[in-house]
Amino acid sequence: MAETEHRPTNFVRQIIDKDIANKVHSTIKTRFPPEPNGFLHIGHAKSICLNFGIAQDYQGSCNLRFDDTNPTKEDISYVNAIKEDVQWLGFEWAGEPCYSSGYFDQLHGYAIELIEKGLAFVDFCSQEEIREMRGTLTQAGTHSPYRDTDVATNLAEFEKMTAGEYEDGKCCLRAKIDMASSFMVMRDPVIYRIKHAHHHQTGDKWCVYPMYDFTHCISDAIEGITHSLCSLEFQDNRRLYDWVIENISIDTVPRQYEFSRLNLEYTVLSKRKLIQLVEEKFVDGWDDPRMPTVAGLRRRGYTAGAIREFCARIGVTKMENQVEMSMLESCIRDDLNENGPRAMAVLDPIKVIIENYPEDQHEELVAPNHPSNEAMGTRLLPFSREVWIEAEDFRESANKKFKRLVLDKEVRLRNAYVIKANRVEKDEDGNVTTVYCTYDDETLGKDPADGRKVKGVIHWVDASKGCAAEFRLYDRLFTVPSPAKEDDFTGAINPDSLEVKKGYIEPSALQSEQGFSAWQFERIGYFCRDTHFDTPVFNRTVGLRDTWAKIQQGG
RNA sequence: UGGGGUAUAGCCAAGUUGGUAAGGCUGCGGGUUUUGAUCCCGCCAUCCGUAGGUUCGAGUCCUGCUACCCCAGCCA
Repeated sequence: MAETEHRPTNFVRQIIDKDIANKVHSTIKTRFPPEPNGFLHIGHAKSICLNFGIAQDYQGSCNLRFDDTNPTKEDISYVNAIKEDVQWLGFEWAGEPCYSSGYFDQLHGYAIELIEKGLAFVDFCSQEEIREMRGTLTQAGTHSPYRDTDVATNLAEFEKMTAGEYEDGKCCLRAKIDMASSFMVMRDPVIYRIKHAHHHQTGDKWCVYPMYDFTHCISDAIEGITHSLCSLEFQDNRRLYDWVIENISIDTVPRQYEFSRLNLEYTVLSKRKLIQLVEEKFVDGWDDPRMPTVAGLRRRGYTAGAIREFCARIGVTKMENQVEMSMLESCIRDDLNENGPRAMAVLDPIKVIIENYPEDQHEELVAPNHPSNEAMGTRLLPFSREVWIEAEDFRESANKKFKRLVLDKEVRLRNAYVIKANRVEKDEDGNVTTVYCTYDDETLGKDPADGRKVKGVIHWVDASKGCAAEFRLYDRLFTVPSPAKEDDFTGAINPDSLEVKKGYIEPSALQSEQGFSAWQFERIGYFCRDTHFDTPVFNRTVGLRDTWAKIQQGG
């Protein structure tokens, strides 16, 4: 893939370069560690491109690891969706997918090791008591009354916890670190809690589950991860990550580095909020084309290459950021402009009747699939006396800025003839329904012989052979650039994010033997077929750049 | 003075032994064009959060200040 050839460097790669130069590591190993509690979104794509991209470029490897330590929030359907999305994005994980839950036995053993070393204790304080004793950001916490329980008792109590003798919340295992630490995460963090819950991987084997901070670093070490990349909010957690690795008997020493997560304008990228959009039916599901999920973008018509390119363009830093939608849109336009065949579709049709074209005549015009790439071949365009054109491409009168069809003026039908509008027919509301025209049969594939200039070109669909189709146009999901900052982000949902159009499309776009799945409908935008429907439904991925719209707004 | 982080154009982002501000997106001009698309050409930071200091020379070093983000889940 061309877009992967010039990956920009970033601070993580520079760290790796140094580690290699200093012979700290000979091979690089990364991991992408989602919790299977929702679908992947474009922010995950950034992490995926970073982790798998590094593995590729350094001839290392990258694991896919499900960080599944909280069975009550997770589901097997999410692990399947995540696998599919990672593969679709074009990446291959090393070996079989890994699961944190696959290390539960070892994790349990390391917990016992900490207890034996006097570095962990079973705490019977309630959750509220623990919270109160944790102190505040400016005040040290206080010791739990169970902090000095002897090792043998702790061992026995942890065993009872594990055996299911206590109900949820009755007690927990805590690391014994420093209740006065300026890092809140170091104030005797809970590392095991009781959850009598069924786990999608381990079934009912366990009723105690390790916490993230205890699990992640050990999982990294077990897998031999050299560089464990996560987002900025885990910077404080790194102290606990290192503490655990230092205090258990394990040889490998993975290092954690943090980068800033992606924020995208006019959408939300937090699983909690995305789950809410799905569950409260603000959208059609995880793969709603308006969703910033990988599945949603895919259904919208975004290609994996375009998403990878986007991730390459935005870079990886530690700066808080909010990327403009135009950055994403530019990536998919670049891809589809180059790779998408052209076709014609009329979304808001009015009829053109070519009065001097024989009623029983039908032609098959040949049109290139791409204006500059002949290798993409040609397709046949049916043409006859009646065609559909876009309502906004006709005006009874207009100044010369309007380069489309105007009464008594000429315009070219794209890939076909020059026509001239003679008169119109309107409905009871005064809307033009039909434009009666004449055509110049000398203008197929060439300019008028007498040298007269025809400035405009409009698209069309043959009325007799064109196919009825539905077109779905999407707008941003939210009305404000930072919906996550609203008190209630659902209040900022754009009520007009979906516009459905019923129109017509040239037959070639419905012929599966053409082998295309995404097109540029000329002058309208890039579209893909929505395979959720048997009838022809096309999603507009993104519109074309529209300077005409800007001219109109400005004037 | 709780601690951890970050500050380079509207947005993203290079800049790493101090040597005189890459690139992309957006925007704005102009050219080509049977897509008001694409493509092509040109323009867009005397200045790097701010105030000082060191230096022949600082975005890069030092000091003070300011702004913003993260941390008080038995979530990840």
